[in-house]
Amino acid sequence: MDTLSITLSALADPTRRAILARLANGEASVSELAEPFDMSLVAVSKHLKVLEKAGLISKGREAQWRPCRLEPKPLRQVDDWLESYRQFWNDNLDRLEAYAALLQKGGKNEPSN
Amino acid sequence: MDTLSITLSALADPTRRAILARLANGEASVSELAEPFDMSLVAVSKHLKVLEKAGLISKGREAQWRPCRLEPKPLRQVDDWLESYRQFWNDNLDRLEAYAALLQKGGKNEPSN
DNA sequence: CAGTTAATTAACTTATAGGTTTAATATAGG
DNA sequence: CCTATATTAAACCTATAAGTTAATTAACTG
Repeated sequence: MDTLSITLSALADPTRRAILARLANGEASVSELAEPFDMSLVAVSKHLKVLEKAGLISKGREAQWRPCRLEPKPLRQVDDWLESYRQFWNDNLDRLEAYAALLQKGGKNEPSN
Repeated sequence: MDTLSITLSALADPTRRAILARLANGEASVSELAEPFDMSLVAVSKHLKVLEKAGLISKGREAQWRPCRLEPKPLRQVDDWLESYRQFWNDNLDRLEAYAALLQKGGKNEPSN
């Protein structure tokens, strides 16, 4: 699998995204990260492994703790990928706005819904 | 599943991203979209269904063709989600740049690699 | 050293993703 | 009406994702 696919599939899980959101506020250990979730520590540990393989987090070691921290690179890669579509959706938005403006003006033949 | 998860997992497949890239250049039918891929038409049709369920494409009908077109909304949602992390990775980048600048300056204790 | 805490590994279950082939449906066109 | 074309549906296979519990490893602590 290519790295972008690996990143996106790591991100395609609400638990993992919540973990990343937590880590955006600073480092945290595995059990700290697991605490808010209604699942076993082992399950969270696996989620972390998925994030780690995608390069979205890295783990240090401090005694028996493995402090995790967010890594920016893969997120930036997603952003770069999105870049190609930004033009597209702006165009699309422009069209919608133009249409809305048209309606605002009170043209005669606007649809009723 | 939440919509963002559905979108991201739809995007986490290179075939589906290639389809979206193709559709960024305009509408295309199912068989046109399938043509470049080394898999059955049925498989591509399923990929399209995944994209459609995520709202990333929509299908029209023209005789026996189902022209597909790219829909911007879910991609924008991904972009919005990324927004929260942009600050983070810019900070991170700044730190790296500052460090690089420091090295440039020729400080004494820079690492050799 | 014994016990506790932190985390991972192993073995297992269940559901789903992604592909296949074959069959069905719908439309155009002679 | 018959046939070719476009697409979807159905049934199936296999690999993997996401969770579980139980066992293992590693480090601190009294």
